[in-house]
Amino acid sequence: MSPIPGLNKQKLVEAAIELANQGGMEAVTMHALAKKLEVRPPSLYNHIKSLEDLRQQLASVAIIDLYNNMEKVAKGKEALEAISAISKAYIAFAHKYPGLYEATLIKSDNSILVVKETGDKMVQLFKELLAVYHLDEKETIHHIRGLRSILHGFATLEQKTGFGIPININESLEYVLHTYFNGIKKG
Amino acid sequence: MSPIPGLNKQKLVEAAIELANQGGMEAVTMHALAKKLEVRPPSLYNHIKSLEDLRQQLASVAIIDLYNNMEKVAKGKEALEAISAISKAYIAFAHKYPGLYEATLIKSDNSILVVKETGDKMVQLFKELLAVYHLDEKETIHHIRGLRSILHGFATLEQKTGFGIPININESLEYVLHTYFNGIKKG
DNA sequence: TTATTAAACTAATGGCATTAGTTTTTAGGT
DNA sequence: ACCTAAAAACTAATGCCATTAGTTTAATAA
Repeated sequence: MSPIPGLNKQKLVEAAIELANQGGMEAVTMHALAKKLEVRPPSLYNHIKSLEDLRQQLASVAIIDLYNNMEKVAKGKEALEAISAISKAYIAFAHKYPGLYEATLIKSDNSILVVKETGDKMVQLFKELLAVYHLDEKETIHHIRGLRSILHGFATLEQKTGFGIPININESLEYVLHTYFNGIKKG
Repeated sequence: MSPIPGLNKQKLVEAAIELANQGGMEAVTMHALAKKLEVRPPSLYNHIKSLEDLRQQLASVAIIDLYNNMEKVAKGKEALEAISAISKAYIAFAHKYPGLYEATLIKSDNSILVVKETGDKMVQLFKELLAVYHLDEKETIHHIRGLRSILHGFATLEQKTGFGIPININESLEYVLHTYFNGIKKG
């Protein structure tokens, strides 16, 4: 009835984030989103190109958000402590915002500029923190891959299976990171 | 035209695996599968309950397949060597059969008995290999979580981003595992 | 030879994304 | 105050997909 501008891209993305966190990315449909925003599905197209476009927006918001959390908790801390804090923040993010975390895993990954750039910034953040170990470039890359794998692995396996065993996940993460850095030091 | 029994569940699953490995799980649709098998979509329902049912079949086949690979390459090897072999097999599987690997990540995970059981067997396999370190139960669980996370993380991040950096992934995996076990030994 | 049944089929339904074309309101210029 | 243009909502329609209902056909077993 009313073409009064009530929506905008931001409101849309915010509503989509709620849907994602509640029901996973598969719950993010044009129909569900329209219902939540009390408009008809075609109205959404005044603000986004397509569902795929929306997913890319979500991915961008999500990865930037995640990166900002990581950077924030790392600030001012010494390397090992910073990486520990980053790791906890990473897992906490995936736990608190499962839909957003899922959004970061979008398939058309490195074709989305912001996603790629933010991924690079994550690598850079780790690189700076690992600098205290005076490793050569190649070794540093290996370790960054290792750390990112541990974080993503923990985040995924927690969401999927809860690891099936009732032992606190942060305790495991702490232990695993301790083990890993012990391995670096005594390389 | 012909109600001659031409299909069965196995043929269906095999065709679905091909679709998945070629175009990802999103390419596994009833229509695409019917086309590949040269039947009409409703005919498929004589062999599977639904698309969700098919996805669960794929997940089961995939995780069993993956586990069998892991067990096979571990057989007869000493612990560290076995875990190295398992890791390579894991990454190779995810690389060679990306659709199958994606299938293992099904959401209704621990509600599918076979998937849960096979997951438990993986844990058990690692447990036996880690026995040589004489760790207590809790520590062992931590390390198993760590190793699984590394493997899943490597598999995922390779598929998604290729890590963005042109350094051989198996070399990184080898290095990361070496670092991790170095950390265990000198715990 | 006939009856049963498995497994194919056609036809139809309903959900979803998307497009085309229409209407309504707001905002800015006269 | 009025008119025009554009933004943003709407309705209607299309096409794809999963799924169900009901029908047909051919192989098997009595």
